[in-house]
Amino acid sequence: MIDLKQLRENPDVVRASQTARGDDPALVDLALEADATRRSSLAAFESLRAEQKALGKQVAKASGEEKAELLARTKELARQVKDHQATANTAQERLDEILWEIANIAQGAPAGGEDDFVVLRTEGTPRDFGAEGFTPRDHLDLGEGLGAIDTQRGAKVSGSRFYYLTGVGARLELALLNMAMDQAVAEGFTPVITPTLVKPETMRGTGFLGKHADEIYRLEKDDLYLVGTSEVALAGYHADEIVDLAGGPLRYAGWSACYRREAGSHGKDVRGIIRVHQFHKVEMFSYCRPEDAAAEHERLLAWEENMLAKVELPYRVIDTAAGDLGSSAARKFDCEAWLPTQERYLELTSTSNCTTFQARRLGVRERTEDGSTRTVATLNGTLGTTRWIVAILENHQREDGSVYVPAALRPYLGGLEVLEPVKG
RNA sequence: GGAGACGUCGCAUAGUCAGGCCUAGUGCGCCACCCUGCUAAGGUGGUAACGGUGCAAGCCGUUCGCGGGUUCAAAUCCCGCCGUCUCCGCCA
Repeated sequence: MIDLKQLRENPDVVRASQTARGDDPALVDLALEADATRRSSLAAFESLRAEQKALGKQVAKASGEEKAELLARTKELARQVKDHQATANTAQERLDEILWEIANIAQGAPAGGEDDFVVLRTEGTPRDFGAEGFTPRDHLDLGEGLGAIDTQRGAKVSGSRFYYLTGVGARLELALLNMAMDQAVAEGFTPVITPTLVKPETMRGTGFLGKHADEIYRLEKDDLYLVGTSEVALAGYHADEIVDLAGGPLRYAGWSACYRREAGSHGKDVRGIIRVHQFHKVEMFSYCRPEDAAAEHERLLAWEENMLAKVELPYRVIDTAAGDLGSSAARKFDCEAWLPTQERYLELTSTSNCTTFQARRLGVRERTEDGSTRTVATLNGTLGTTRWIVAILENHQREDGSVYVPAALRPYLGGLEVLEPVKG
C-alpha cells in the first residue's frame, strides 16, 4: 500500500506511476475523494462520541428524575453515535479498498509493458556451438540422457508441468541450493526454512492477490494459499512488529518449495522444466530503512550475479518496465541466462525493491531516533532455483551428452567434474 | 477428534464473579532529572500503537486476542472465531 500522506501531497506522482504501469490513474482521485469523506465522517463521529462519554459519566452520578432525563437524552445520542460510526466505518472501508488496489509507485523503471525492459549489461559470451561443430541439445534431452530429469513420470503421477529430478538431477539441485545458502550465510543472512502455506492476510499483504491472483494455488477447505516464493513467508515473518534496524538491514535467506498455477501460460514453455508448477528456491529477503533501499537493491543484484558467476553462465541484466513489475515492486532487475537451444535469454533471478509498499500492508515498522515509528522497506532477490539446471545443462553440455560441472559447484557434488550420461 | 485452562499498556501481574470513582492499578525494565565528592542506594517525573484536529503546546477518538451483540455506559455480560497451554484419543 502506498503512503496516504504522499498520495494527498503528491497525487500527480501517483497518477504518473499508475499511467506508466498501464494501471488506472483515476484511482488516485477516487482515493482522495474517499479520504475526504472518511475524515469528515470520522470527525462527526468522534465529537458525538466524546459527548456521549461525557454524558455517560453524568448518568452514573445522577439519580431520580435527573437521571431519567439524562437517560432520555443519552439514549437518543447513542443512536446517533451508532449511525455516525457506521458511516465513518463505511468511509474507511471504501478508502482501504481503493488504497489496496493502487500499485506501488514505480521508481526509475522504464515505462511500458513486458517488452519495454532496458538491458543494463551483458556478462559473459554465449558459446558458439557451430564453431565447436555440434548442435546443442536441449535441457530435457540432456537431462534424460543423464538420468536427471523425468517429465514422463511427473506427468503420470501429478500431471503436466510436474517432473522428477533423479540421480545427478536431484544432486545438482541440492548442490545449487546448498551453494546458494552457503553464500547467503557467508554474507550474513539468516537461513530460514519457511512455511509454504500461508493465511490470506499474509498473501494479500505481499501484494500477490491483485492482478495475478490466478497464479496462486488456494486450499479452499483450509483457507490457505500455497506460496509461489518464500518471499511471502519472509515478508510475513515480521508482520505487525516493530523491528530494530539499528544494526543494519535484517537479511534472511529463505529455502522453500514454490508453487505456481501457470494459468494463462498454456502452450508456453511446455517442454522440460522451464515452467513448472512446483520448484525449489533460495530467496534473499531484506528489511531495511527506506533511504537504504536503493543501495540494498544493488547489493542483492550483486549477490545474484555472484551466484551466476559461480555457475559460469552468460547472462544479461535487465531493468524491468513499469507494467511488468507486479503490484509491490517499485523497481525490478532480472538476470537472464542465455539459452542456447532457444537462442534467447531466460530469467534466472529477479530482485525487487518493494520500498515501503509491502511493509505498510503487513505492518512492519521500525523505531526512529526521536521515538516515533515508521514503515520499513522490503526487498527480495533470487539466489538459485530449479530452473537454473536448465541453463547449466544447456550451456555446459559437451558433444557426447555429458555436462561440465562448474568448479564452484563441485564441492557440493562430491567433487564430480563431469555429469556422465547413464545410457547410450 | 474430545475435555479443560488461559489470552490486559515491553515483561510480570491486579481488575472480569456483583457493568459506571478504569482517565486500566502495581512491580520490573527503560528514559530524563534531582540527591549523594565516585559507586551502590534513594527521590521525582515520564514510559503504547493507530487515527482525527491544530502553526504549535495540546485536545479528541479507537484499541484490554479478533469479530459481532446487549446497554445510556463493556476489560467486565452474551454469541462466534483465532491462538497458546494441559490432559485424553488417534497416528508416527
